[in-house]
Amino acid sequence: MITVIEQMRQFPHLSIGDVAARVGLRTSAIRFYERRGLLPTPERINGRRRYNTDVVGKIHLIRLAQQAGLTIEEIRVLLHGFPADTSAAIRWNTLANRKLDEVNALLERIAAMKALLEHALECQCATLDDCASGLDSADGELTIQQQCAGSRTGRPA
Amino acid sequence: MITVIEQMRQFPHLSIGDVAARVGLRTSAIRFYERRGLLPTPERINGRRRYNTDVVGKIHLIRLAQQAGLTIEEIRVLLHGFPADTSAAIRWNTLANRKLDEVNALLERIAAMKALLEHALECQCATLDDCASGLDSADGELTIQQQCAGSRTGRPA
DNA sequence: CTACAACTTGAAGCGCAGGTTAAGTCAAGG
DNA sequence: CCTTGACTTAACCTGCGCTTCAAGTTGTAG
Repeated sequence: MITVIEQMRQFPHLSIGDVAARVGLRTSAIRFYERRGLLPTPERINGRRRYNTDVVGKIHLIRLAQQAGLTIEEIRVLLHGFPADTSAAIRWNTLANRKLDEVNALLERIAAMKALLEHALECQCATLDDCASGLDSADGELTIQQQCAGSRTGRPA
Repeated sequence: MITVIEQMRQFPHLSIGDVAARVGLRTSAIRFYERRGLLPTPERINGRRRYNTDVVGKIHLIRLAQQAGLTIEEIRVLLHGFPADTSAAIRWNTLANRKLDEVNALLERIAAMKALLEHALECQCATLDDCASGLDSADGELTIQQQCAGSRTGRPA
């Protein structure tokens, strides 16, 4: 029995539909990954792709990388953009460090949005025109001035 | 003199190009805001838009709202989607609370990405296949298992 | 044999947001 | 006269990750 199971594991018996079902993707997505160089072109039988089970792990790895924010192109680099003997550790380090910079920048932007929104909750202006007046200029980057915050309830005059 | 200055402030003497220059946008953006209902259709002289200076504050308000993450449509609601006598405070509260939920969700997603990336930095796998194996299933949401983390340097067999 | 599902290809399309551009016209000012 | 700058509408752009389409081929169950 063990040999049979081993055979199953190695023999490319999975259709693209089978693989899609196992990983919860559409077949079109799998072909797309292949076109973009994320997945190797599998063996074909009568023109049809036949996969062995290890492709399932590969696809899960792709999805994991996606969840980490890597783009398709970045994942391609991760998988095939290094000399073949490059360790996984080095590959991850390279890509993850790059991406962490982006993610941190994103976090800052979102935090800034959040700060603006929380500030907006403090607004006591009677009308939006009150908010708008005094919002002039600010050289490219707009800042919320003291107006709109807390104590004001209308415009001065 | 004072009356003259006041006249200048109220009289619609700014062309769309002037306004664009003052707020640092292209004229197309201003027309676009008008089409989308963010800005009122201004008075026309010889078919041309003439603005008075208060439009500058309005546009800055729009840009501020954008920086806070509101979409054009949401800004339209903020500006004109309430009964006319609704206070600015109430308008902001409504929109900002909605948006804060989204922003917090976004923050969580980004934090999750960051966690994945930081975990990836710990990877000691020799090959990506080592990372991939054992990554199977996980019911829709992929989690990083203990493998890839710290102690492993290759696959068991 | 006959359905019918599943597979093949490349190119094109979608969805979203926020503008921008093209192309043709017109009025004012130097 | 000629250059600016403005006018309009509709179409286009950018980015990313798939999805869909058309038109056929292959495998399989009944």
